[in-house]
Order: sequence, then structure tokens, then C-alpha cells
Amino acid sequence: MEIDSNVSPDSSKKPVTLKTLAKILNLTPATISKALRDSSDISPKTRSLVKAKAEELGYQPNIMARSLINQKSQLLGVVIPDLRISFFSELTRGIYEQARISGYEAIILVHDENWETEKRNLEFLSALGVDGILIDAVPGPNNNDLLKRINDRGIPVVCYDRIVDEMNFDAITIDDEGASFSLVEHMYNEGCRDIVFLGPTQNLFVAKGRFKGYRDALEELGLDYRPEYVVECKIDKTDSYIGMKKFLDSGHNADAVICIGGLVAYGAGVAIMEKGLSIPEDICLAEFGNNTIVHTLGVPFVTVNQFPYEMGQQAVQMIAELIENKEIKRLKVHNYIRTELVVHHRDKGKVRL
Amino acid sequence: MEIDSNVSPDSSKKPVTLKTLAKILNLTPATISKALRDSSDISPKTRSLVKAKAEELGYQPNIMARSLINQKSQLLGVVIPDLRISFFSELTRGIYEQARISGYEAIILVHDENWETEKRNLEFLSALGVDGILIDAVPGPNNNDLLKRINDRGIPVVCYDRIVDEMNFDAITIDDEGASFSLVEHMYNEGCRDIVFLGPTQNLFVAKGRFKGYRDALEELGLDYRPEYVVECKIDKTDSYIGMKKFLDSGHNADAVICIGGLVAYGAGVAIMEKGLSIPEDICLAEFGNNTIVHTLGVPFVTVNQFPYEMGQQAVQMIAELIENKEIKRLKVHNYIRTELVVHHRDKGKVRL
DNA sequence: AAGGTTTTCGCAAACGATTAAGTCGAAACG
DNA sequence: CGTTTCGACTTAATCGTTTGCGAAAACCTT
Repeated sequence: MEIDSNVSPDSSKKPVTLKTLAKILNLTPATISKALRDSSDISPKTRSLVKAKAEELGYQPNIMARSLINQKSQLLGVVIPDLRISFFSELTRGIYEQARISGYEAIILVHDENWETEKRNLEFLSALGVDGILIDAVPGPNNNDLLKRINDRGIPVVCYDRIVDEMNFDAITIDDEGASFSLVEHMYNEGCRDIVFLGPTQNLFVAKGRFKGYRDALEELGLDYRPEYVVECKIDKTDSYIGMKKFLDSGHNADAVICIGGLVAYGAGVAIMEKGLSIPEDICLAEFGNNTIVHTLGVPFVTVNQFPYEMGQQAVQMIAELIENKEIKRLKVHNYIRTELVVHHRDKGKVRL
Repeated sequence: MEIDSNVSPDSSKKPVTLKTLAKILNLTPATISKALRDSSDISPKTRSLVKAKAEELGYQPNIMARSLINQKSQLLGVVIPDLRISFFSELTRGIYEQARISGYEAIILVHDENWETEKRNLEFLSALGVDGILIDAVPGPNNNDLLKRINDRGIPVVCYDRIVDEMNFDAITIDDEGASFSLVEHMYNEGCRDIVFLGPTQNLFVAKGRFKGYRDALEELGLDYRPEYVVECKIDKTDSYIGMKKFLDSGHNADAVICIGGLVAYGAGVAIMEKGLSIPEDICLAEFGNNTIVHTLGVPFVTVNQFPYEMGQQAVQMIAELIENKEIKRLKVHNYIRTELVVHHRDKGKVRL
């Protein structure tokens, strides 16, 4: 501890407002406001005078006050599952960078796969008065009513990555079905025949799609669909660990595991390695999202790159458009973003910047 | 594209305000406001009547309006370098979870090691009217004036992880000097004698501290300080890659590299492996923060765990206290958070949930 | 110089919520 | 029964901005 020399005892402690400037310049707040917004109402002389003073005193328009009167905040609410997953942090990056470009500021909130947290987030965003909401929802219909109410009050909603079922919001996702199909196909070509699907299979657009791709591929490739090879688990590393462990203990053979995401793949990977099996020699591990957490297992795996940054960008573009022409809109838009199958090898020379 | 059945043609599209409720219940907005806040001014009957109606219509107090009149937003501004680095995302998690507990909502913005972005972020937060600001600053004094002005206007500032030089804000960091010292000591005990320091060494409290710990340890251990073993680079994987590459190409021997953070360690790791050297057999790699990105190199490394979650929590507690007793404060507080030396091994059985 | 036009600025209301002060009627008191 | 007190609600001001309208002053025009 040391004496703080930076606290000027009677520094103003008051923000500079229109009123402050008005008083100093012997004008009214209205005039200052107009001058700063380059209204033709105000003479060029006064305009530059005002601007100079505003600059000097470091005037900053109060966003809250402005939003109140304008009924527009230029704020975008973003709800996202978990920033520690690289897929999501990259996606978030796409969102807030594009948001600035489009003239908005992104307010980012995490729901942590918990619908009550999601509820709080949505309520907060709505109460804050954001102009639109981007949501990567918690599985399940828990907050559908709330979302509907928010949407009914004129706040557009766009889903990204995961779609909120039966709500018909505009959305941007990958082609889950197709990507999942390709993944199974790839495994097949590598010689795998006993392919496990790990993750939720319902309640979630993503889950349904990826599961359908899995089933369709099996059929197309002439493999039997065996329900015991579908291991249901939550999007959670512990839950997937338990699920995978149980499967392995049950004595079934597997030579590939398709996981619905990075967290699930991580849990599965741990279970497999604990069992003394090696990846990919004994079991091929696959997931969606090319997540960093899977890399920490230190073993090669197969992944579907979803270009999260681009997904974030496009989500913002969609919501921006919705905000700007609210009335015209009558159609549900569902855009798909490209994907790419990536096979990681043990060859460490391949590590890239 | 499909017809959107969810757009109710003339759904109100109007948020429910105090006025709305007032009109419906034949009362004035003032009464509603008081009723909802359980003022003894209002009779129990009316109170429950109002509450019922508010619940029914899903009334949400407008945060902007409330903040305007209260001159308090219950918002915390958080500026952070890069959410893709696990140290920061974990820290952010500590922040927003503690923020809720303390009754605030955290507005998270990323500066991306760019001082102009940092400036925009700070200006936005100040204009938004946050009650306090938490900052993990961009190195350099670029925004010191702005920070000072914001602070002078009564918005408390707390630094976490990195300290803003010469500003005397309250802060929470690790004991950079001590941790760095221990790291060098550890390397020495492992037999390393040619230890490189990689990263910035100035302009940044963290950098200065870690660099000082490095120098002090060398001296204590009886090793020569050789300036050519200090490789300056920015907190950026490409820049550290270039720096490390240059060092290796110059023919110097090294058996350990202490990197200032995860990004730097990653770049260094790539350079080392590209050179055909192996980690840790030829060169030990060390960093601060136990960052996931370093794990993606797939090699064992040494790290200083900084307990980012706890750091975030404590940062919030500090700012909350500052906000709540603004006038009393006269001392600069600098709290230190514990650290822990972690040595990662190649033994993959050790992978944990 | 008188009338007309334009420029330049002030007035006042509004956004939604909060709160001190005020009102009005009814119960309580001596 | 007159007066006080209190309960229950309303009025009005406020936070910082924005904006339509009105008014005064300046500029033309003939």
C-alpha cells in the first residue's frame, strides 16, 4: 500500500454533458446537440466553436440518454455457450468485429449450457434495450416463450450455430447433416466399420442434423444401424466421459467415435485413453469445430472445420439487415456456411502459425 | 426459404412500460414504480395488483432509463486482450460470474493488443455509463490520459493481470517477479544453463517483473546474464516466431526458453520444432498462464498457473468495493494472487477431465 | 424604407423510470 | 364537532439527448 497521488481532491467528478457545454458557451443544450450533429440549423461558426469545446473537455454523448430518446441503442445482444471453447471464442470474434463494422457494439453474455442463465441473459438484454439478439441457444424449448415475447416486442432474433427449434427465427448454421455424412464416409474409407455417435440426438437442430447424417451415411454405406452405438450424453466433458466409459466397459467394439463437439470429444478421448486404447490406432476420434480443447489430448483426430469467424460475421450481417428493414421481412432465412474436413496427423512438423 | 408463420401481423411491437401498466390499471406511472419496488407508500392491495399485472405482461424495467435517473447502471466495463487465449477466457469467466454475484452485469470488450481498439472500448464504456472499469491493458502509455480522464469523472478503474504504468490504479496481479524467478530456478535444477527470455521486457508491468525475476535468478544461480539471450518480441505468435527463429539461426545455444505468455510460447514452439529440435529434450519451453494454445503444440512444457478464474473474481470484488465507497478511498491497493508451477509430461495417462 | 425571406438559435416536449413534495379524503383524537 | 394525522395516491421535476416548431435577428429585394 502507498499513498495515492492520483486522486485530485476536488477534481470535478462530474461528466461533461450537453448542459455543461451549453453553460460554458452561453447556449442551450439543444443548440449544442444540433451543432455536434452538424445540423444545418446551426451556423458554421457556432458549430466549430461547439465542437472545439466539446473536444477540449472530452465530451462524450451519453449512450443511455441517446438510446432512450432514439429508441435505438446500436447495441447487439449476443448469447453464447462458453467462451473457453475455441469454436465459440473464434465465433465471438467474428461477431464483435463485424458488429463494429456494421455500426453496432456487441454485448456478449455466456449461458454455460444452463437455461436459467440463458433466461437471465435474455431478460437483461431485453431490459437493456438492444436492437437485436444473436443466440446460440441452450438445447431444449425452455426459453422459447421468452424469446417469442422479446421478438414480438420488435427485437429481431437470429440464431447461429444452433437453432432454436420451432421458432422460425432467421439462422446461420453449417450443413450439419451433410458434414456429418461426410465424416462417417471418411471414417468408412479409412476402414472403420464400428462407428459410435456420441452426444445428444434430439432437442437441438444441430444434434438432429448430425445424427441424421450419421444414420443416413451408415445406410448408404451398407452398415447396420445399431442403437447401442448411439451414446446419448449432454454437451459436457464429464457427461461424455461417463457415457464413453460405459460404452467401452460394456464390451462393444468400436473403431471410431463421432462426437458432436469439442467438449464431448475431450471427455470421450480421456475415457478411451484411460482404457489403454490409443487414438487413432485403436479408435478414431472425430468432432465438429476443430476445438483447441481436443488438441490438448495430444492425439490426432478428425474434425469438421466450421469457419466460426465467418459464421459470426454473417450472423451480424443478418441481424443488421433485420434491424434496418423490420417491416418488409416476411420470409425465414436460413443460411449455410461452408465446412471443411480436416484430418490432424501425428506429424508435428505440420504445426503451423 | 419458407413462409414465416411466426410473424403475428399486428402484434403490439411495443414494449411494456410503466405507462402501459399505469393506463391499464388506472394509476399513474409513479404508483406503479413504487408498487414494484415495495414502497410503503402503496397499499398492499394495489401492490399485489400491480405486481400481478406486471408479471402477466412480462414487464421489464428499462435499464437505460433507470440508469439515467439513478446515475448508476450496475454495469461493469471489462477490457481484455483476446478471448481466444484460455488464460483470458477463464479470467473473463471469473469476472462475469462474480459480477452477477456482486449485483453487476459485465460488459466485455476485447482490445486485441491494439491501443486504438482499446481507446474505442474505453470511450464506449464511458459513454455507456458503466459504474466501473476493469482493464487488462495494452502495453504502453497510449491511453493513460483517457483513463485518467475517465477516472477523474468518478468511474473507478481496477487493473488486473497487467498494470497500467504510473497510474496508481488499484490492481490484482500475480507476483510476476517471484514466479519468473522460480521458473528459472526450476530450469536450472533440470540442468538448463542457456536460458532464453522471450517477450517484451518494458512498457508493461508484467514484462518488467518477469524480466527482473529472470535476471535476478540468473545472478542468484551464478549464471551470466547475456543480452543476446533476451529476445524482444511483441505479444503475438508471429512476432515471437520470427524472434525465436532469428535467435536459433544465429547459432546460439539454448536449452530453455521462458516465454512471457501463451501466444509467445506458441510462436517459439513452432520455430523450435521447425528447426528440427525437440521439446523438451533439446529445449525446454516455459510460459505463464498454462494456455491451451501451447498444448496444441503437442509437446510437454512448463508453466506458471495463475489461477485466472480467481483473479477475475477478486478484480470484481475490488472494483465493487471501490464503487460502493468512493469517497473514503485514499490508498492504492495491489493484491497478489497465488501461482503454481506446473510441469506437463509426455505421459498421456495423465490427461484429466 | 418597408416587406419578405432566410438564417440562427431557443423553447418545450419526449423517451422511461424515480422520488420529493403535494393533495385529498377518511380515520382518530380531544 | 372541529382539527389533526395518516394513508394512498398524484404531480412534477429530474437524468442527458433529440427534434419539431416558433421567434428574433439578419439578409435581400425593390
